[in-house]
Amino acid sequence: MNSSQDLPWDNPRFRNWVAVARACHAVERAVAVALSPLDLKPAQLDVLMNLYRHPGMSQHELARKLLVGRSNITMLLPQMEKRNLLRRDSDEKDKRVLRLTLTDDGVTLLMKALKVHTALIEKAMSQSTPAECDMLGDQMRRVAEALKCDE
Amino acid sequence: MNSSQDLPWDNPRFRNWVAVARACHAVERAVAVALSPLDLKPAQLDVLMNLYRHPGMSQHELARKLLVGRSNITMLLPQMEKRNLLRRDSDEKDKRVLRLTLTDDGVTLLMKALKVHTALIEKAMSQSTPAECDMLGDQMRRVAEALKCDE
DNA sequence: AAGGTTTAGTTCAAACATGAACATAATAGT
DNA sequence: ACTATTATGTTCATGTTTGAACTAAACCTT
Repeated sequence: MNSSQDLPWDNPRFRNWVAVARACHAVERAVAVALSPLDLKPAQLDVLMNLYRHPGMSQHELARKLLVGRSNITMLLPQMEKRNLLRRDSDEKDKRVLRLTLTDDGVTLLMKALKVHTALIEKAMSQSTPAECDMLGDQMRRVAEALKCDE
Repeated sequence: MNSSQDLPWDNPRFRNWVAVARACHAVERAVAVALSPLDLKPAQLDVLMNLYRHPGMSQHELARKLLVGRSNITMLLPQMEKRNLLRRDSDEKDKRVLRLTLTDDGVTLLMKALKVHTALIEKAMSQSTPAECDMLGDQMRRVAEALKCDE
């Protein structure tokens, strides 16, 4: 029943998902551009945001939060540590883990970056009413859930 | 008026956009996994899809459609040409441009890949009613539009 | 307590995307 | 016709992300 007739472009679900992917891409690009004056990459902003909310995280926990590999974190953090944005302190009880905390410089930069980032998201999402916006969020959370851990 | 109180996580628009980004990421990962048995990367599927719909495209046109740099296309196509998925024919009238067309093998692989890809999108989007799905698409098209070309 | 197993973090090579510099072909201006 | 400009595609150096192999620390298990 899946003949060559029902190609994806005729499928409403497919077409609408393409719109989601495009919008996502557009926002990511815009964020990268908006952040570049601060000499900050989107991935680095994600690190700052997560450490602000969860001080004392380990690198492994951070990697899982950001959905990236552990080695990615290893490559990312030393630059940020050299810029004095965060500290990596060895845990006393478990000498394998490094506890991560933002420095004051890190918090300051985060706040600047958040202003820029939030302004962009506001611009993007102000295209929808608050109710639409909430529905959107609910739908997307269902999507992520549907794809989470099932084969 | 933008004190340190109104942090993004308390902002509904921000929180809902995060859900969009997460869902997008989850789908991209799932697509990559689902495509790997066909030895096809998502970027390569995008190429096949675009060439199927627009045979005879130039590399430059393709790059613009895919929102990537021209050099990216240059690196991508030779492998696919060697796999006999597409042909690059020099344009008679303008010897600079290469006209791209899918081979039969390319179309065959595309159809297989589309089945897999579409099934995934169906699974993701079946979380919403058709009406919700259309609203979602409309919202996202507005977002992309809002970020398109304004400073 | 000695062995194997799991976990945290690092290192390294490979894949990939990007942008600048380049070569060649087409076009416009005069 | 001749030069300057623009456009297409390639090359190359750079930065990013990834996964596999590795080290060291902690945890079982008997």
